[in-house]
Amino acid sequence: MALNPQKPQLDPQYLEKLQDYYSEHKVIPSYSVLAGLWGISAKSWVSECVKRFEEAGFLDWTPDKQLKPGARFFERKLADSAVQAGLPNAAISDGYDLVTIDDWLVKIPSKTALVRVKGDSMIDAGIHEGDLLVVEVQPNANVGDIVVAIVDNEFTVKYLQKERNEFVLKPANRAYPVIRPKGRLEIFGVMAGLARRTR
Amino acid sequence: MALNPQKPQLDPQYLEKLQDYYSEHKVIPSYSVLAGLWGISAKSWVSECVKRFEEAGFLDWTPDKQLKPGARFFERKLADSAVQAGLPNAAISDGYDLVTIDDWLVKIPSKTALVRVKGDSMIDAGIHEGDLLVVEVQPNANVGDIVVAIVDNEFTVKYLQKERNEFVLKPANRAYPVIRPKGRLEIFGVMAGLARRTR
DNA sequence: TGACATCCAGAACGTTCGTTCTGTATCTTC
DNA sequence: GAAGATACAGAACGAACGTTCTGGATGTCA
Repeated sequence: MALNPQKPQLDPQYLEKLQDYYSEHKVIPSYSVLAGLWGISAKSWVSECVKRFEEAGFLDWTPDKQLKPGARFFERKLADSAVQAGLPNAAISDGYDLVTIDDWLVKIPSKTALVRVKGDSMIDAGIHEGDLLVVEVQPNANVGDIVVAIVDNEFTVKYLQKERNEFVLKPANRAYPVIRPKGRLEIFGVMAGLARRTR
Repeated sequence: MALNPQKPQLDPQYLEKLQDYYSEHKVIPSYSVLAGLWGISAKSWVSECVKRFEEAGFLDWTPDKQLKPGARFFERKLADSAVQAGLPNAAISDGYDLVTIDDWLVKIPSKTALVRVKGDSMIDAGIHEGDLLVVEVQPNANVGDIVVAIVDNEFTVKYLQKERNEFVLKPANRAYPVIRPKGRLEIFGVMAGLARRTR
């Protein structure tokens, strides 16, 4: 007896193939292309599978009724340090959804710039040489923010502080001096995050 | 005289609006939706604009003739600290292409996991609490690597070192002790990068 | 052995897609 | 101030889209 009528399962390969297609083209294909991708020759069945992926949260629709990736589409193995697990597999399968690292770091793409960090003047803030700083471009900032400022025609990353009613740029490294800009301080943007590659 | 017939310029806001739409929905909309997005009421003109974006490398087509993001679509303003610039605008327009932060950090998606960092035991390596560690999952590592190991059913991030022919896990913070695992040391993966959000 | 659900093929159908063509208002350029 | 390019609007059209319906093959369970 099917007392608990479970959702019919669908081929996990279907999802993988879709994800591979998406990662290559950055777009969800049409039903007929999906049919070819999945080795199905009936759009009606594609439609059915899409509905199931939709219910499972892997696909979704735009307000314009176009098929788009759902909340779980970009799910990666996310593991918490505190996770209790005997086996790595058990651990990572517990991980829940997270979109793209890009999405996590970048809120407004059109107002976001990336600055490659030179030097170690912010080392005590955990900002290393070669890191990619995610910057929200805006002309002003609050005291205490880490800002990217333009000093002597160069970008510089520093803490924004106030000293005797004047803005100063403070490094996070005792080997460097505080910068006291003459005249107006030109701010390029505020640090919103960073990315580092170590391999 | 138009000796050098330049490409007619197109509204940079068009691209930004498309990028923002894409970052929300992860999909390129249809021409009629684009028309609404750009405040245009003629699909013919949308078609023309798309052609220009295509020539500029911001849009492209799948083999199935579906519109998709082009090579330069995910380009962000990348600014070098050493860039010479009077104006911010002049500076960032010099920036060249970079794909997604995701692509930059993640080489092999299927073997990559993300671990949220707990505690400050690796603070001297510039790894803060709350950072997202990009980990290449593999059962072994080299001495000197920053590894994610499984100790007492918990993930822990440490340097892998050798001490009297035995592997030890060394924190980057003097307040924490070196971990000398009894028996086999279980390695989850090796750090490949990190992402931090500060806003 | 029958009842029923699942998995898939095939065709029909109204809608929406992107292309193309014509037309118009504005703005240069000489 | 005439010529030409540019930036749109609007309509027409065939092709492609996704939905829906019918129907067959296979598997499961009592």
